[in-house]
Amino acid sequence: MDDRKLEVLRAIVEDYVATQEPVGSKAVAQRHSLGVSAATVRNDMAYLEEAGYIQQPHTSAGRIPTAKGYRLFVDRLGKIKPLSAAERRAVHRFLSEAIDLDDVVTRTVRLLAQLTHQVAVVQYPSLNRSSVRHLELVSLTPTRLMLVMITDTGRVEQRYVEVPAELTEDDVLDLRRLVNEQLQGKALADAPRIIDGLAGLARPELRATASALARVLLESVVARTEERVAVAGAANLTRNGNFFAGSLRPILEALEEEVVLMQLLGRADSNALLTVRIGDENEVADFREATVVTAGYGPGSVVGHMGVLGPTRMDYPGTIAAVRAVARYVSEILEQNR
Amino acid sequence: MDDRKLEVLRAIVEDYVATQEPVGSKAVAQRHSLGVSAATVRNDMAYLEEAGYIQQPHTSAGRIPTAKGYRLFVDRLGKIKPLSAAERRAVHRFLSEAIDLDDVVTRTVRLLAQLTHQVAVVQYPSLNRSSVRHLELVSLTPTRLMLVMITDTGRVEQRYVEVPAELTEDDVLDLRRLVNEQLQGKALADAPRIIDGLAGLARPELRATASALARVLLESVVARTEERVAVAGAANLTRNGNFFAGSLRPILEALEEEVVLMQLLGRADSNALLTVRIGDENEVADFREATVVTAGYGPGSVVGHMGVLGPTRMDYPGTIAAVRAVARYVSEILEQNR
DNA sequence: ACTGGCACTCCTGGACACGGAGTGCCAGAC
DNA sequence: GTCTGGCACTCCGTGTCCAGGAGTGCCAGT
Repeated sequence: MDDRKLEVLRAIVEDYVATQEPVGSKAVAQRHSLGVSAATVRNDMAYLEEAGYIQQPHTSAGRIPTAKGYRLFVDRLGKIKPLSAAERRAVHRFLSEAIDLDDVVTRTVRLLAQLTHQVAVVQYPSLNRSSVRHLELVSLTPTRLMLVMITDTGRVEQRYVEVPAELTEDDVLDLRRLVNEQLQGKALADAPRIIDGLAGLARPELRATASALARVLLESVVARTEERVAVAGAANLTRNGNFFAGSLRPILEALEEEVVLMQLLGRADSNALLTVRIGDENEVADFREATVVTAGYGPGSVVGHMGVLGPTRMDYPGTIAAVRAVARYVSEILEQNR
Repeated sequence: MDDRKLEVLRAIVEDYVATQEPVGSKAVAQRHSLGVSAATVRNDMAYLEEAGYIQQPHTSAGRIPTAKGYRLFVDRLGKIKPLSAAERRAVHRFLSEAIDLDDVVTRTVRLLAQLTHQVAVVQYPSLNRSSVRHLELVSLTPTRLMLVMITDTGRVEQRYVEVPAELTEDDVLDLRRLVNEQLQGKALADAPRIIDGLAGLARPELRATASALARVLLESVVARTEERVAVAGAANLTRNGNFFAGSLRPILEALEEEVVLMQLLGRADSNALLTVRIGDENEVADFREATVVTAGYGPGSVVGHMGVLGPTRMDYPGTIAAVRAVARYVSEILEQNR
């Protein structure tokens, strides 16, 4: 594959992304100083089409890149454009004003949507990769407790616990001390084992209560596999006629399904720094015509993912740079709050 | 205004809502057994148009209701259709499975969207109409606390507090006792006054710390005017060509603006049980072609609002019934958890 | 006060022609 | 061998025209 052919592909990708219209040989020869005529470009285009990098919507139209073409562009041709200093400062300032984890996530997702002009998705720090910072028991009535769990990422989970016997204030303090002694600092992934033995460690008369508490801890806090996700920028789906091929309907529906969004952000085990899934590289059927750029974030290790969703004809260098930068800043913030 | 004329208006509203096409005199005369001919209906229609209740998209088309027409329909003609027993059971079951307040809100907003096939909006219980159930202090480092506030509606707010001096465990317990003694059960609206005196009540060596704590309480928990809102069912905006007149763009954008959504749900002081704002009765410019049906909810008194947003040509009896029913069930649930 | 009839208006959809943009290919130049 | 200019061809998008259909307003008659 010729160097010039690659240049032609780059030209097609860039122009198509910019204008959103099929680009013809003449335009390529003129706007990008390749030093050859349109006829020569036509020959290269015929080759690129044969090889599957570009395609023609109809016989007498210009060419548009295929998913394979974008893939090549991303892998070998696109140079990531770092954010400007002003943008970086703005990102930093905006995120550091966050008052708690919820706020960090909310601000992040808005920021991503605004920077990339696309739909942004941010996963809350995954519970099963966090560890316990503190457990709190609040007595609401003598037989009703509220259990509050705070993780090292700042996430707060709360549950009600009905207990079988009336508790005194001291009982509550006892239980509180017990669960914190056992679980503080422990990874949630290791917690089930510890929780199993919890009831056995309590004073005999508190056994029944401790086991009710253990059940709630296990069932609804630790074993909870569902993940929370924040979305912003849905309005960007309608940008300059993006009008996502068919209708927006399926996309909008998918964006309200946590399960789908989690798939979108990629199987939880992917630890890659940054992933770009173009068109049908995507597992979710509704997004076969979209590109998803995702990055992991977290203090040290990855505790969640964030990403943006856009048309395959997106500004790859800019989008990739934005996602990467935001993921880094968020990681820094979590690091500081640890 | 004739009785029959009202019947003609009802027929036009019902048929237009069902078919989404202008309805002609012939259709009205046939489908609704009025016992008169099409020509007579035409005369009535001319009157209704003159009076501003209906209008013609173009000369030789059928009629469609105006906002004024819908208003009359809602006020005098529409009989609210209560939900079926099966629907009521489903609503009840789905909502009672909620595990905490966040879950209640999330489930509510989804339920509303699904029942009405429209965009649903639910405000989290407003902080300044709640009261303090419990305040918790967690010591993260000797100079750093986490403050957790739980309200009577189940809402949980958390903030970090940097304190000027190192604290012992006993210090933290002392402070915890102090703030709870002072604030537990108090309405947040009354809290600022109490918080002001807080530092004065602490042991002398804890004064500085207590006043740092008081500052956070006041500034970022109590005085916080921003409200949280949940949205669902945006995909319904694309239902059978709803395609909201112009483009979805402004609507989708508005749905991501908390401020706009709060306006949508109505000025906070409105205590009406159920409100229907049709077309330009709406204050928000982007929603001049929409109808918003809202209801207040809360245990006893109103602590928040919920509602749905749809095209002016919506199924009013069904929508009103759904919003009212869901608001009631949510109120019941909050009541139980109090 | 209601009805049937009639002329009129205006939208909708299909058919058709035409200009423009872009291609593929070929013969010739370097 | 590689590139270039030229030419015929294809196909889309637009505009125009026309016929059909739906619905109205009005009038005279019951």
